[in-house]
Amino acid sequence: MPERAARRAELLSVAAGVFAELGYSATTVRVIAERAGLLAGSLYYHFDSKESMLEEILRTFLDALWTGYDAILGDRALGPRETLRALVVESFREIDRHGPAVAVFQKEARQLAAQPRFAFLTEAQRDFEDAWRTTLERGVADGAFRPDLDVRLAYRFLRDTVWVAASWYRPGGRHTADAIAGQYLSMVLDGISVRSTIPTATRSRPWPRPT
Amino acid sequence: MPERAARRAELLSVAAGVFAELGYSATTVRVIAERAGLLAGSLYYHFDSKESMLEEILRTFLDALWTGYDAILGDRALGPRETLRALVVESFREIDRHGPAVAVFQKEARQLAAQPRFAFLTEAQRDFEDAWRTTLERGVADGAFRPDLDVRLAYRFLRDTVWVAASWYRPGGRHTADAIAGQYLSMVLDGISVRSTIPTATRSRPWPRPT
DNA sequence: CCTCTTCCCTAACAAGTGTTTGGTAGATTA
DNA sequence: TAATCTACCAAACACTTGTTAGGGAAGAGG
Repeated sequence: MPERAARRAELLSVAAGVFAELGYSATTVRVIAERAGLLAGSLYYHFDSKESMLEEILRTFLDALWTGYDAILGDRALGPRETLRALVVESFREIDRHGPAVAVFQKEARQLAAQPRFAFLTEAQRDFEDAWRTTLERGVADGAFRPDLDVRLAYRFLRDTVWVAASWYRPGGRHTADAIAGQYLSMVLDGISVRSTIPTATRSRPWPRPT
Repeated sequence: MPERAARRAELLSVAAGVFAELGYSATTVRVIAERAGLLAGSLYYHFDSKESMLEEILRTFLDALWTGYDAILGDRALGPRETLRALVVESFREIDRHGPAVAVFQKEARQLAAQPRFAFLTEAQRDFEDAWRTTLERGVADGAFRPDLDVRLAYRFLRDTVWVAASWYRPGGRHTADAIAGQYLSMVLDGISVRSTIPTATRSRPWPRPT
């Protein structure tokens, strides 16, 4: 990575942190600058505007995310249950790597999407919904998921449960991202109730690690 | 309700809507005023500051919420499963009634809590965690919930899944708040997977309606 | 040693922010 | 009718905001 781009990335990382902590609109370029060790005006040597920092943060995150998602969704060998599992795991790994970016995305995406500049967020959310709902519907069709499942609702349920974690998850905590993903999946798939008789294989089999 | 207070409530309702839509800090008093049909300065006849509007909105919501919660938590006749059920239902009803306020709470509470003025948010979240975790622990202890449940994680899971709904739920949609609560409970309690053999009574019995 | 580039600082600007002050039309009360 | 009060408007204030323009220190390359 050229020196130039490395500095950009460093500043974007700081900015993402502040955006996540204070919210985009409450964040001042002077705060970003201070936390990065330079003055407000100097940021404009690297970036066009505060908004363009936000855009680059979100684009970078979505690119990385979809790289992972596409690999999963393109794998025809995976059944709906394994696909869902892999999607959740991948999402938590993304939270682990791009925590602040995910938090910003989760906080601001909805209202930013109205702006033409951030139309790519709308597309992303559409693709998102497609991926999850298709997986859920496949699962209902082939008997992996409950036939009485309200797919629209289940989609929102899954989407929210996964992404909100970005607001409290901190890397280096007592659980790894994969461990949290496992717990989440366990709750989502099998519920928190105690069940009468369920083959253990369906609820606690470790999922395959993507390479 | 005296004329004076009615006008206050009306203005607060408008303000809550804008706060929920644009976020607190991105909201301008001029926008609130315009949407309420008066000029920015006139708001200060009714309120001390923009911040005090926010405070009143959040306090009103939390008061209403805890009125409902206390009734549930004080009911010694309810087992953990029924308590959890009632809490979720009550929460969705609160979303139904105070949608914008809930959305604001969910969006801004975390960073507002740092401010001394909003210390009551920290207390509320503590009481919150107490209520949910106690219920979960009771359930694990008496065998209603899975013994391997990570209560800390399950608490966050429940809290988030319930409140995020405020960001997309709109009253008058295709599902009532109670219906959505039911679906959520079904997913949370029993999961989205098909189960082998489960007595139907444990998963689709209608819950008691609070009077 | 000179020149050029990189990266930052200093200082300022224009627009937008929450808030205050003084006034006023219209209803209410004496 | 005169006095008072209510709920608002008009206009401004002080301050913060994102952003820009010009300059300068430090190093690289010749």
